[in-house]
Amino acid sequence: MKEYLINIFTQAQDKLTYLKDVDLVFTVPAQANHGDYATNLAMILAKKLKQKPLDVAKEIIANLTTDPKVIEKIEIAGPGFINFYFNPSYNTKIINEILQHGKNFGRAAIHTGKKAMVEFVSANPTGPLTVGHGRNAVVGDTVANMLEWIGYTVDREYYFNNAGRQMRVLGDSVKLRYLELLGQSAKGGDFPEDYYQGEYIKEIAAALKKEYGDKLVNENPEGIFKQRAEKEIFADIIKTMERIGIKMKNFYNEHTLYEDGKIKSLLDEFKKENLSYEKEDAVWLKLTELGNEQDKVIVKSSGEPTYRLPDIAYHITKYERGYDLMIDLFGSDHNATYPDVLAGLRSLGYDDSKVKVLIHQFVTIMQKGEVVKMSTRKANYITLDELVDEVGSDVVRYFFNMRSITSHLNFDIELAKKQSDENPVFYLQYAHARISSILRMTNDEGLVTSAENLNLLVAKEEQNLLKKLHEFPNEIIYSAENFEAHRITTYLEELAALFHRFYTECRIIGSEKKLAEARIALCIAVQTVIRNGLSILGVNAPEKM
RNA sequence: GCGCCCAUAGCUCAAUCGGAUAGAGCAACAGCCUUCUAAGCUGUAGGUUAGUGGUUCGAGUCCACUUGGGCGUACCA
Repeated sequence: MKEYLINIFTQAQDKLTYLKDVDLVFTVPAQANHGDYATNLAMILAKKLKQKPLDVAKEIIANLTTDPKVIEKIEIAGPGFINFYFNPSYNTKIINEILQHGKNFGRAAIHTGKKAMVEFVSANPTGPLTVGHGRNAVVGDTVANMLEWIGYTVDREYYFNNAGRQMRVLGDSVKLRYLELLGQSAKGGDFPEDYYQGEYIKEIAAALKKEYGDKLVNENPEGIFKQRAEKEIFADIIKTMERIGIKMKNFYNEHTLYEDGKIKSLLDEFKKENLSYEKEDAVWLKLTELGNEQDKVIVKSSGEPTYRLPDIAYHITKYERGYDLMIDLFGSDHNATYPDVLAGLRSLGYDDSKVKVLIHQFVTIMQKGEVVKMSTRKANYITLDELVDEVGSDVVRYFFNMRSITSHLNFDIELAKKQSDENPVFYLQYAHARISSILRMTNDEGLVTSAENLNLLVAKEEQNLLKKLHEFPNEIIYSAENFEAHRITTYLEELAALFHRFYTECRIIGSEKKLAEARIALCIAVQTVIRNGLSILGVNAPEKM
């Protein structure tokens, strides 16, 4: 429908050249009596042309060539909106299209041939993934799915650092627990407050004791203790991600940037290009010259680089690996770090518009009416695993996808458990399962699907469904280009609501055969779109509930 | 102090480059199952879009200020 409008307006550009100066935007009006699609072009152009909106609208309409089999009526309304009413039988053509493309209906080839990388989760292996990481994980994976749907070849990557201070403390923590188990707890006896407090540390220590007895008492904490902890924790993280359907293409260890000399050569390049200088034994990057607020240290006086240097080096590898689009997904606690990295890249001539940084707001966990401050080190957290145990993968994925990433979201654990039956995801899944059930029943009745008499679908409930189905491909493109998965959940909820209304009003079994078979085709089309939409979100579409 | 994000119905959230009467779900109230799944449908109620001012044909959306919250503001990541 939208394509048709864009088409006729593009044709009209030959006669009305001013139509070339504006974006051809058509929207679905909130009010049904404002037509199927509307545009405010006349009002936008009125200002530029210094004419009355109504006159501009009249002139536009006079120059449009429309097929009455497609568009029934065009009206000017309100202050200058142009409203389009489509022919009901034209609306049914979407069914043929959906049946033809099936599970690929809604895919767009607009970025075919381009490579994208989505870097997400990227939590250092110091403990299990928490509910907070869950938002990042789900959003990142869904963004990757959406990009695939508009043609990108997408790699999912997890960037981590197993060499920093956090990891040293991790090794220390495991060793101390190990010594405790052997009755050799450190002087004073208390487990230090700034060590990792979680139970998983004890479990790793216990496994080491079982395997090696007391042979490790003189081992360096950074040796087997740290290594074993990293291995176990990573295995755990991977398992958790698998439970919600996430599979990384690659895990990129920051350390490899040191091993293959990328850090050093980057440092040399900054120096050679006169982009860095030394002050107080540290190396500083001239960020003020690049338009940022202040210069920042890239190598500490201890000789150790800050995170900025490896981060820039890491992004350079992304360019070297040929990505056309690089998504970085961070929590809002990182909102101060990425401008430095982007500026660094820009200074070396990399096109930083290829890097898209998405910042999501934090998840506030409410438990028993109180805000829980999450901290991996203090072991004050609810793990993503626990959440999946409680409500299941579908609810978790849907919940994190249904909100705009800019919103701070409150997650009330008790409420989530209690209301899991009322979660909108079940509303969608129910619509899907209901259609499966209809198809089983109608099959038993000897009814088959038929796209031959679709023009019988003239009931209000049927037409509303058809118009909604038309919107799906555009919704996917819009959601993907703007990285907004919540648009898809909103769309699917509206589609499911229209289906449930159709179900209540329009019977299949018992209707005249031609009509019944056309309705079956409509059901299959709706089911296909729900299934495709849910698959982008990573949510299952059950046959039965 | 400064920077980024945010404030919409009792609760959780939508609202397509600024568009027509601000919408859903949950919670509340009143109805609908001898017929394809009632995890559903229909209806009622619920709003000064935090506040004040501005920009214009038109503002939840843009600008300024105020109030309240989140996250930053490291030679941590």
